[in-house]
Amino acid sequence: MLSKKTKYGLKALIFIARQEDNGPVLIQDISEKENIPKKCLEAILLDLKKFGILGSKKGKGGGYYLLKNPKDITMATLIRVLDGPIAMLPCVSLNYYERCADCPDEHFCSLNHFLAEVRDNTLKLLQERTLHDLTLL
Amino acid sequence: MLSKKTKYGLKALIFIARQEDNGPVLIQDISEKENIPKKCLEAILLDLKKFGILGSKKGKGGGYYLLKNPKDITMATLIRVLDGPIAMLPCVSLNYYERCADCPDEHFCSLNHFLAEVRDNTLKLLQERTLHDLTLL
DNA sequence: ATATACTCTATTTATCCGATAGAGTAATAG
DNA sequence: CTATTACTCTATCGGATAAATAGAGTATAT
Repeated sequence: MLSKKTKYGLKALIFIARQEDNGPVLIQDISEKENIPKKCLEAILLDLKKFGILGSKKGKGGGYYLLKNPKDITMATLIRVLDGPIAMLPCVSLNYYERCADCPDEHFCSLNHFLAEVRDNTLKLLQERTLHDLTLL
Repeated sequence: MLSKKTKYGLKALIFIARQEDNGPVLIQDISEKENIPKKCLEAILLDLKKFGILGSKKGKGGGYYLLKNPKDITMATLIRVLDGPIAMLPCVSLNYYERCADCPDEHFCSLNHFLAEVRDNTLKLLQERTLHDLTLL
């Protein structure tokens, strides 16, 4: 399951993507329209800025805005940044790999093979869909 | 990500399914061969018994055994029993549905629609694969 | 200058996870 | 019938993580 922060983050990004034309978007606005605790949102947007998804402008007329075209931001990227691994176990994660302490050799672990299959299956879909697609749904 | 208990549970089930012919399987055996803390395993197998996946026999010659044919146990069922929802958010879960407090109407939530698509995609694969398939991999 | 709006650190509270302890109960062999 | 084997159950504990909040600080436009 995704954390609430991930959910909030995704909803915020969709909101920002939809407003793009009107310049930077205020935390305040997102918080009110999407019912997300403001302080929580601050932390999330700050993270997204660190990862190069969002930029921000201070002072009057400031706010957050996307650094890339929504069509170039895949859902796989966003979920990884906000939530972490897409794989179901660390031993099948491409970006956050970690071996199992209890497994003598994962090449002979049928669970590992199966979960790698699940990961590929999920990843395929998440890489096809972009933030832009989500603004349309 | 799946919890360790889920991982342990799945490994134990695969182990039991492979031993099926030799009668009930000892907790002790599974614990040693799969490097799973014994006490932890007890709790997990007990859960699996409550959910009707496993049966048990006490005393000498006892142990745990499958109540159904491994070909009739889908991975979707096992992951639900051990780990809970397969969906990425409660508002798109078929078996553990819960609405989002912050969402006025999920019919108009693009995140909801997208995650339902992801769920269907994952579920398709998890329902095709059975415990029997895992014993072969 | 000053109001606006993002930035940062710290803290609180709650919940879950992984593991363990230890006493109890049931079944079988001989 | 009794000793042994093996599952059952309740309770608990430390540690980690999640969610939300507080409050002071800093940069910028006009």
